[in-house]
Amino acid sequence: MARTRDKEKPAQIIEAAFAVFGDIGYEATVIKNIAEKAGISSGTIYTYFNDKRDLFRAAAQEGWNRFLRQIREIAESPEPADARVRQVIEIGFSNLKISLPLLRGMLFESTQMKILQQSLLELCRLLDRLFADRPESAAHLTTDPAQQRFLIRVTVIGVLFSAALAEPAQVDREIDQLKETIIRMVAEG
Amino acid sequence: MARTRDKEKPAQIIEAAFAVFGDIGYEATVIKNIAEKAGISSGTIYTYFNDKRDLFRAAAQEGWNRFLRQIREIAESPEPADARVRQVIEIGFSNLKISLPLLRGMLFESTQMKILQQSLLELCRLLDRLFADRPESAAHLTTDPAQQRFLIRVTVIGVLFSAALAEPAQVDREIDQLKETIIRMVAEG
Amino acid sequence: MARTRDKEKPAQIIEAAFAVFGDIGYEATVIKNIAEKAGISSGTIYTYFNDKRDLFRAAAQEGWNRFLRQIREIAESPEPADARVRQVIEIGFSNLKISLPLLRGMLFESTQMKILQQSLLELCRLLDRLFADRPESAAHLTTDPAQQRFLIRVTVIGVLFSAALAEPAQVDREIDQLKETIIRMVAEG
Amino acid sequence: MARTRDKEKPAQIIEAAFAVFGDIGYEATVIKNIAEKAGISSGTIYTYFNDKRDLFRAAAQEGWNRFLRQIREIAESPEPADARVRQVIEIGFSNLKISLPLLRGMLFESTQMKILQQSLLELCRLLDRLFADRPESAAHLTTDPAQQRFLIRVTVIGVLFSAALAEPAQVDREIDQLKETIIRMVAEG
DNA sequence: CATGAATGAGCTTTCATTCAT
DNA sequence: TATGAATGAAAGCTCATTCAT
Repeated sequence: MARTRDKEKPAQIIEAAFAVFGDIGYEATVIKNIAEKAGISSGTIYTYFNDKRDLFRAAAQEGWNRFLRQIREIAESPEPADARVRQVIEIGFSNLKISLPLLRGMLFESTQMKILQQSLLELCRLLDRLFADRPESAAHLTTDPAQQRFLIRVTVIGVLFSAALAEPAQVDREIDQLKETIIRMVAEG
Repeated sequence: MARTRDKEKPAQIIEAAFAVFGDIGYEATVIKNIAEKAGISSGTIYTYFNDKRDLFRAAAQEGWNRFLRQIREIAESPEPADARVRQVIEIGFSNLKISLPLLRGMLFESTQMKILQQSLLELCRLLDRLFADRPESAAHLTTDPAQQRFLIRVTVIGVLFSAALAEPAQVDREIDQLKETIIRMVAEG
Repeated sequence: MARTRDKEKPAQIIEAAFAVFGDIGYEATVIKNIAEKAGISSGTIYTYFNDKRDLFRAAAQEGWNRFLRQIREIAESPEPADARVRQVIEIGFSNLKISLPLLRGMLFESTQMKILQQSLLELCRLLDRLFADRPESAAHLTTDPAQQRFLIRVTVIGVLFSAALAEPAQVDREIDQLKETIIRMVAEG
Repeated sequence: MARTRDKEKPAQIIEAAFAVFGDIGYEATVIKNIAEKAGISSGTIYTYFNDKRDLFRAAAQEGWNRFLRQIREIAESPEPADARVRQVIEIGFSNLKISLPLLRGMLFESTQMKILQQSLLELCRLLDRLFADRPESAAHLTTDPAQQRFLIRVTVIGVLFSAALAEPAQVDREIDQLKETIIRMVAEG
């Protein structure tokens, strides 16, 4: 018998890949980095994965699957809806901490994140001030200014990235819908 | 047409860079592409910018600045807050269409976007069903199911990317705040 | 079928090697291909052969030996020379069909064969026309123009490859001899 | 102006490529070898050629073209056929010395040449002896035994490589024709 | 002995950057 | 200053070979 094919080796590699891709992003990641992190030689990676992209896909898939599996379990449990919602939120957020690298380095050009962070910061500040000026009537979702700032931030980011993620062909429609939704939200507070 | 003045060359380059980076992303962009688009030779770029990253920074900055300048103008105008909010939304979204490449190709590893889109789609579907189960009491922000789906999507994306963009040192606090905010939102509908 | 005895394993491997090297050439052949064709694992090949080149040598040797053994048997039989010549031709050509891969994939960079074929074709066409112009006196080895073209082709190829195969140190002498021979042949028809 | 694009650089590279490919064969040749031989960096090669194969093609083409151009000039000159034949032989062989690398390393797996040489040597020796046995009647093309050996060698090589170079689909027909031709040659002396 | 997973040197090719013109 | 040819480091991937099982 040859060195037995280790059932855990792919998982080992995916784990290393997850970490490295997460740290520095897809393009900046060098296969050798992953191999070193996994404690193997770079050639071995190609025993289990076809190429760099395949490995990335596997790592990303794995991360999401872990995340979604848990959500799905709860979402489909027989408990009352409200309880399920609470639990999904609970589980979702605690998993988010684990799965975050998935979004961090994996999807951004890590190099560029700083620029984005600062620009968003400035946009949010502008909007914060704008909404702070509004009379009491509006934005009664919350009266805590910190909470309000937070809401603004999540909404801004949600809108921008929803648009960015839209299919090119449907960007315009997506943006129009986003706008409509925001207008309604603002109108209703 | 007269040849544009030398003074305008950096702007010319930034414009080309903005377009190309936006189309195909940072890593996939080749300096020569930008030079060609700008109608100059690639060497010339290095007269005005230190390196590729510097050029990217300049292009991204320029895009955001254009965007923010407009928002700021309105936000700081002497009109009543409500009117300013309306105008900011109006201007913001119409500018978004122009500035979108900024987020699209510039910040994503475009290769990986498909994976993200599908994973988000599945997560949103799970949540849609979950909230659809909830009794009438809740989610009264909207009664239109399409609108609700949209709200869920924007919120999910907002939460995930807010977390992803947080400073590593503050990720945990950020996530906790996000969770709290979401719990409150859900509780209040 | 019973598993072939271990004693036959080298032969088994050589047979597979002969086929694969013959099909796709030395460089393009991957040890694993041969192992698969032989129904063994690639590691096993190294039990019987030192390395890829050694295996190639063995396979080529084997092919030639088969070929030469037959020729030798006849050549050294006690029959009259003319009969032996006839038989050698007979056997030689029928074996050629079997042993051809030896020359085909084994010795050419298969990639490049097309270039050689076309170049030879053009050279032969030039010579065909040239000799077709010659008065009746010459080339009386044959009067059939197809035959003549054939002769030219074999001679051209024979000359070129004889030169190509000569020891570097003796290339010049070889070429001079070839030239002399050809001149005599042409002169005598 | 930039470093001007040197008109002779492609020729320089081709020359180096011709030599290196010729020495050690296509697969064994490493781009860096060629670059070093040409006194440039390996990247520069890709300014003038698309890839390794393209460079090879260019080098082979160039060699043959030089060769064929000269042959063609003479073959198509208005002189009497006999004179043209003489000149073609003259020119052809003297060019052969220059163009030989074309066939040497370019078309053989240089590694394997030794094996072929020795095998051919043995085959020819067998045939030499066989024909030496023949009564006076035959082989009157020449009475010089050295000449005869030479003729045998050229013919053997011509036959083998003609077969090896035949299109796979027509190998059998080719071999049959070769056999027929040889039989006739031997019969007629 | 056989196995085939593991190794890692080595290859082609790309492209940011430099610098002779 | 502008040019673009030249550079050469660096990366993904292959595969002959080794060696733990």
